[in-house]
Amino acid sequence: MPELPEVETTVRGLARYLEGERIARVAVNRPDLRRPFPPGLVQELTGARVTAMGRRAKYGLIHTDRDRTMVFHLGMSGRWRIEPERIEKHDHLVIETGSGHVLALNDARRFGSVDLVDTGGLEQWGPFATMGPEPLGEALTPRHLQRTFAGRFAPVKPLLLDQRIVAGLGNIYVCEALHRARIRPDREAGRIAPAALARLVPAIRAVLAESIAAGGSTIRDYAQPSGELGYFASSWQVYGREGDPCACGGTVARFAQGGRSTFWCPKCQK
DNA sequence: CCCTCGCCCTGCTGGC
DNA sequence: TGCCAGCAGGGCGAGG
Repeated sequence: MPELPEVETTVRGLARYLEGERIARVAVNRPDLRRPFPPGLVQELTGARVTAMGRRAKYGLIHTDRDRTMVFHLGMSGRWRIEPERIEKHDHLVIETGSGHVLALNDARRFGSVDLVDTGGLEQWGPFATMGPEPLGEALTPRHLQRTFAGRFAPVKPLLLDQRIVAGLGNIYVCEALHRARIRPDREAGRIAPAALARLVPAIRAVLAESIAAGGSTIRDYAQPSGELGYFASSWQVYGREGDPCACGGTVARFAQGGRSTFWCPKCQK
């Protein structure tokens, strides 16, 4: 499922087809994902030129020369299809560029979203207004985690999924980062030692950066006619590996936290 | 404010 | 082979 590295990889891949390009045509096949598409989406995008691409947390940003930014979220099953051979069932939005490239936003489970936001007011836009620091940015420090975790009794894992604390972490990479930092996912956040938080920040950065690097190589394979953008295989240490051996000699376990699966190793995560 | 829980959606998997 | 329950989960709102 698309998490931050997949969104980053998708944005970089799309940039090659969109940056500097005029949007010649926009087709909407089904006008709602999680929410209805914004009114006037087709009209506002058609004829606009893409000035730059970006990402905030798990949202992709397509900036245009009309001071409007198309903001997309891939939800659980969203992906951009590059030069699809034919339009398929879940290709909800299709963009054709001035030089004839076709890009289709496909989302079977429709947990994704598409919005149009004034570029100047992006940081104040609803979902962005209360977001915490980017996990790959300089604002995410052990000190930031120490301050936001102070006095909190909730387990650390669901807190790391809270976008107000760190923006862009999902279930997979939280499991992986906690494993790498050797922290129990059910540890009370306010009681984690500073030394462990000092391990957690670089662990978060490393799992994300490694996945982006892996996706970067996959994109070259995918960015071909009928190719797909947004997924790549990763070698996770704990996620989806219940019962598998951990490198420490333990066995990967699984339990539910806040209604979703947490994978971890009881032997090396303390 | 803090924390937990349930809902949204649909394709896929596993059990019978 | 066919059917169906269960699972995946980010974001958001409700409720304690």
